Amino acid sequence: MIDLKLLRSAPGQVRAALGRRGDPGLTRLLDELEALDMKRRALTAQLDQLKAERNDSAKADAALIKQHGKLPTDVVDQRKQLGQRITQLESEQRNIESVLDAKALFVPNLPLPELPDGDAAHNRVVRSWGTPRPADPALQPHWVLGERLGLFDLARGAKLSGSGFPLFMGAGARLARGLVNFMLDLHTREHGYTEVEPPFLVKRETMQGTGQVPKFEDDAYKTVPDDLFLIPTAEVPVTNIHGDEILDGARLPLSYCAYSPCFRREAGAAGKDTRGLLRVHQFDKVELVRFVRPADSPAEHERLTTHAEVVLQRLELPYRVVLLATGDVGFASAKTYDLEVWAPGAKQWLEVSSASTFTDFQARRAGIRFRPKAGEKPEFVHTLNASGVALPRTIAALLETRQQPDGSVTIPAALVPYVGVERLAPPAAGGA
RNA sequence: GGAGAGGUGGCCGAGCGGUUGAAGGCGCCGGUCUUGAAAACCGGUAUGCGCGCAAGCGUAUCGUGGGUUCGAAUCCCACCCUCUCCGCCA
Repeated sequence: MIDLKLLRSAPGQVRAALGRRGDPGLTRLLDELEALDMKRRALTAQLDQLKAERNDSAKADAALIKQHGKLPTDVVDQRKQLGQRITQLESEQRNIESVLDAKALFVPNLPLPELPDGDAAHNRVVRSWGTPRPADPALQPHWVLGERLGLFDLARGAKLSGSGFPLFMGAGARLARGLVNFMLDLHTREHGYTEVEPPFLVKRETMQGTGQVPKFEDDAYKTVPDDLFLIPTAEVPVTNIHGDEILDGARLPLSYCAYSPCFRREAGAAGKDTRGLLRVHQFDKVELVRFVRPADSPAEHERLTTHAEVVLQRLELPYRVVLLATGDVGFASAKTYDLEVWAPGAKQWLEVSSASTFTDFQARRAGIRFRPKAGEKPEFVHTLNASGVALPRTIAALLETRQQPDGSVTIPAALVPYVGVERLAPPAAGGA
């Protein structure tokens, strides 16, 4: 949520920062907000004065009634008129505020200065780890490997729910479960996160807190009679855990990790990069969420990113860290690093994690504050999150990277205890 | 889903339609006392919005949203949530 006070005190600065996103419509939106804000304040001042009048006279009237038993009719008429005027202005105020609030929800976060300007072509690789497996025509893409090894059955998944709903079976299901447990164990034991299991369906208000709604409502699945949304990421319920709260500053930073399935309609994304597990409507993910003091958020963002990186390192998957440019960074984010793993079969980098700082944007929407010290005024926290990490593309990269000449796939050592085997081989017979 | 009870400040808990942002207690912060601490005593202790350099002033908020009234935490309506019992159920 944009800070209207900041827009008021530093309109040029806000415009310059938002201008870097390259959305020409934003300028007009800001103009509208400023006009509404001015109207609102004028009205509020007027209204407060009338209410003060009413309060004063109510006190005086109470004394009169005590004295004389009742209020003179001319006084009653006077008060009535005042009351009507207030009621009228209040409804005007409500209208302005509801329009103002509704529009403000469409203003994205201000990108931080260090982001490169421009569209996705200007994203910058800031570091990489491991050596991508060299090109080799013998390498198979994961959709071939997965079906051959009997790990998943995309055709049958589509039979159940339509395309984009993968069905994992046998060792594939075991692999998915093992990955989830591996990640949760890593983050809780080594990175100090508290594991949470959140609701997977949330209210509209919850989606709004993290920024998915109202602007991107069409990207989410929604249940019909209850107006509940299927979460597109555990970020949504987990960040909102502390919505409308004032946290004790001494408790910060707070670190939560959560497994959840994620549901995304991916409206408009059909056709491109959707083969196999590359883009699906339902997938598993372990998410990391942190609540930090504003002064700590840049360092915490870096740390958070490394927490996600460790997952890939333990899985021995070569990856690169990409700093998103102003035109590519998400609506609610002020700065994002994408983690991309190399998939030698599909021959592309796959985004498996997005590590973002939202500064006070989500905190403002959701009402997440902290008190720095006893007696001090509450401030908005900064919220951060990173996938740690998303499963399907990680599985894709894992299969493609670790495929052997004999058609089998080895399991990285860190994962062996979770999967129970060292190697995935084609099922002998039986099954289907 | 049905029946009943209830939602007041960080917590417990009072509250008559009229100086109630709200008694009292607990907790917390500061102080006095003490070698130190405890106890005791004194004082302070909500949030949003508007105006103001600030001190501060005004205003709103007693689950949420409407309404009645000169005036609502107190009355009316709707909704939400919690608890108890019944039904159903992993």
